[in-house]
Amino acid sequence: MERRSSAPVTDNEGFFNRVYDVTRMIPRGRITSYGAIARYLGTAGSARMVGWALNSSHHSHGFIPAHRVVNRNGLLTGKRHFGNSSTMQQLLENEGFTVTDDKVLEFRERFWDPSVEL
DNA sequence: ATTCTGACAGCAA
DNA sequence: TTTGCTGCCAGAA
Repeated sequence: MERRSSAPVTDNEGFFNRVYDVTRMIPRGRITSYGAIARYLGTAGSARMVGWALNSSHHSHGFIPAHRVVNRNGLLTGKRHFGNSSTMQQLLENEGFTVTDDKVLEFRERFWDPSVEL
């Protein structure tokens, strides 16, 4: 069942699916962090779970912009989980980001906080 | 049921 | 400032 992108994510579904839902809501050209998603889901401190969930995101159908999720410093900590080591950076650059030394320079300006935007 | 692990975050040195 | 250790919680083995 598809969820409306404008509606907040409920906790009816499993944790992983909630992570996927939020991730799918990240607008193109914006970026967020694992911790921000964790806080929005009400499980602050479980940022590691967000990463774990995204690790299985490839298994999910549909497009999940996991490349728009980086750590709190704007570091591409999950680049290794994209087929090629440069895939994540490529995807971000395609959306207008500047990545230097695995770090997104526009992290602060284009930061998208679900607990604020949603 | 128990133990290990992780695409993090916070804080102490 | 950078480095390292600890807490976190939900899956996987």
